[in-house]
Amino acid sequence: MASNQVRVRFAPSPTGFLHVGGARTALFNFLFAKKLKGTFVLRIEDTDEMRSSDQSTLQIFESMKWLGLSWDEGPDPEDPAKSKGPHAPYFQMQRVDLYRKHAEELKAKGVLYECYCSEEELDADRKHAMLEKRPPRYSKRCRHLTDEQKAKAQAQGRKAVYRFAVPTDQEVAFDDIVRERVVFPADQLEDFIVIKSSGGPTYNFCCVVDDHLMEISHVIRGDDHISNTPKQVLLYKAFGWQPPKFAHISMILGADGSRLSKRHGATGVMDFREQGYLPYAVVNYLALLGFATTDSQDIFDTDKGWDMLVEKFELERCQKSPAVFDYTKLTWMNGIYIRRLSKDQLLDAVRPYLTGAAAPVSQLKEFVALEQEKYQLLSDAPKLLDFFFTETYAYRWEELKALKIEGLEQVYQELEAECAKLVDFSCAAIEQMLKGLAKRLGKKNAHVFHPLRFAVSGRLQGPSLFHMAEALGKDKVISRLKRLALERVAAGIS
RNA sequence: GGCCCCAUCGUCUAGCGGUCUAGGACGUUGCCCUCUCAAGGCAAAGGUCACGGGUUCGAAUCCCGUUGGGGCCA
Repeated sequence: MASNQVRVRFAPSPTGFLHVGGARTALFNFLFAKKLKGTFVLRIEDTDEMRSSDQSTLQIFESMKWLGLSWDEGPDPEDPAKSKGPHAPYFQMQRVDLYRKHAEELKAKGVLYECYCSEEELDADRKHAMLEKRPPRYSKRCRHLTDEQKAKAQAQGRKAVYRFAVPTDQEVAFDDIVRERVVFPADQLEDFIVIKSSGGPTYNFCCVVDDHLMEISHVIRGDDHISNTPKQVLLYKAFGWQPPKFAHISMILGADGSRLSKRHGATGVMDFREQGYLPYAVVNYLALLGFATTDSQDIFDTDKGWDMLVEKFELERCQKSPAVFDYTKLTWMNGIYIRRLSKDQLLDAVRPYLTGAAAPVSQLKEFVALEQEKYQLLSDAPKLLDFFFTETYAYRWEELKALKIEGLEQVYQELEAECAKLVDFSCAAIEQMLKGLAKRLGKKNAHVFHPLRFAVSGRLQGPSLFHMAEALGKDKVISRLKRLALERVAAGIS
């Protein structure tokens, strides 16, 4: 295959739900791949057997699907046991033989050595180092064990870990697309473990083997991995492999400046769906955390799908500093995209939140559309539209009282009579009728409009009155006026 | 504790040595539109570009230090 082919991967651990930080990392990988006509690989890093779960894996699939982040290679979401792509399997637990084989290869090269130190010994070393205010790094005690010493340790029933012998005479450096050159003095790196005493490989090792075998060209990940990178670079060198290009993107913080966590609000991708966000609004917002165009464009329209976002996205323009997640701005953006929906799209989007609403689809569509410019969240629909679906909505009397309209009694009688007379109960005709009535009664339009609005919805804020009345239909408007007349007397308002 | 990274309005950011009396967006406030609430339009407030030194004729922009924040290792 062509070596200049762009191949990126998103490699989550299935130890919990996909959160916004992970989602953004996935998004940036996806955008980069799309832009350069590359391949987006999904790999599941499930080597932490204690904390990994199938449920989390499925959650990750669902979250990515919801956001629209489809992968070209990786597990088959329909049947995770199967994989699509030439580098299967894409679950690390199914690749352990590969890691073992490569570890042996490195050991044969003399880069790895067996370490028999016990937990107690290491703990003691660590405490000692702390007391002397030295960084707690491994002493390299086992670096030059004789066969005899090894045999002795084994006879005591000790299990070896494989450590990487870090060359101390050179610094480790790598070029990062976001951060440019990053340098670590080698003496800062300890002889890290490659194979644990259980025989299991460690994170850094799996990562390097997989990224190489899967021919990953660019590793785009959160900058919490930045200090893993020199270790990985060392491994690439030891294997004689060409390292990929790295891009470490900044983290996402909560409003208080600390790492974003549940106490800051929703953080799981699926939480956003539940709360009434549109997936593309989340995508657009996430893209802007740590990335901006030269003109600070904020809305990347969807006239041609994600094309505009894909075209404008540039890894080189990503921010080095962390970004605070701002729910208010996300919510504003959600409103923008809700307003851009067609009536049909809006109905589909809002429906899951309108579980109790009984109305014919065509009518439902009209009701939902009447408040289109008002939803910030799709989940706002029920409280905005409740009066459409019930004849027993509550009246907010204090709102009506506050208007201090003279002669309400008469206004209501006239309203009922006029509505009953109106043959063509259309928006335009209703408007004409109401304006005529106001004129005839010598009242401000508002003093006729508001009472009707109040009668049909129980409150004074809502959709355009004429449209609302038309959508409700003549019968309901009249019956609601009748109900109001009865209750108004009981409430003592005239 | 060691190392690494970062630092422009409350927040997301533009800026990559002179065009910056620092631009846009969210949020806030006011006005307009208007049957209400929104939406939309317009306008305003909000930044001594973290601080202190340099370099330079000239620095938000380059260098050093300090402070603050974040990350990783344990």
